[in-house]
Amino acid sequence: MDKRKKDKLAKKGWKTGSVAEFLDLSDEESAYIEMKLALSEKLRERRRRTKLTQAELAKAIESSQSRVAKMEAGDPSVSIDLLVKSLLALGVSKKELGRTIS
Amino acid sequence: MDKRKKDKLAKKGWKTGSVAEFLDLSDEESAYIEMKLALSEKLRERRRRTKLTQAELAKAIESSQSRVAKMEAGDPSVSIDLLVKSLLALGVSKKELGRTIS
DNA sequence: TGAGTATATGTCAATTCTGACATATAATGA
DNA sequence: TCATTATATGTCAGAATTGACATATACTCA
Repeated sequence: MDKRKKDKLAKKGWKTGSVAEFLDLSDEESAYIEMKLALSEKLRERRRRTKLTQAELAKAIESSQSRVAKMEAGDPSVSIDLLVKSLLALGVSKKELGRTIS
Repeated sequence: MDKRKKDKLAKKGWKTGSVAEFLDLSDEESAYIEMKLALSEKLRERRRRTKLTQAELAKAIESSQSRVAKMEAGDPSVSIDLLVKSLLALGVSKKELGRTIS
């Protein structure tokens, strides 16, 4: 199974635990995906808490609605860098980011 | 940003056109850079603790000695993704990564 | 000192990520 | 229902990151 396919499956609701074995991911790969998913979820939660639409958040961080949607979906094309920058823009602290990925 | 932090960043060679520009870093920008530097330092510490040369680590993570050097130097061309993947490859846990960036 | 080893720096083609756009689908409410 | 608004998905050109290479500089030790 190629990596992109695995990533796509991983985001489709196999949130934790047995994902690694089923998809034949190494510990590092699954840890990396879990971190990205945690940041994705945090982003959605924060955006909603702030009562922003994806389009509004996109404008605030100089991105686009479609990319925000992909960030929140944990799309493989989204980097941790972008997620982190977006969360920082939403006012999330380093400390909270640290807790989020742990 | 306080002076101690500024000096630390300056020492690392983060290039900004001028000191004035440097001083204009927003909270988000400096938080982002601080996170990257924390990961850089963690990488060097871990590699040394494991008694690996940059070249040996590079081989293990399918990268190159020069890129490992840039990672450890906190070079702006290095992404958080690459730092995180490298640290995970060195056996660092999500939990420790969380503590590192906080 | 100087040779051997390790790390740093500069560059670049290939790969990956990004914003933007079009469009599809879902949610909301009158 | 049906219009409006919000979110999701696919695509792609331009931008950013990557491994690799060359080469410079730093460190070790005889």
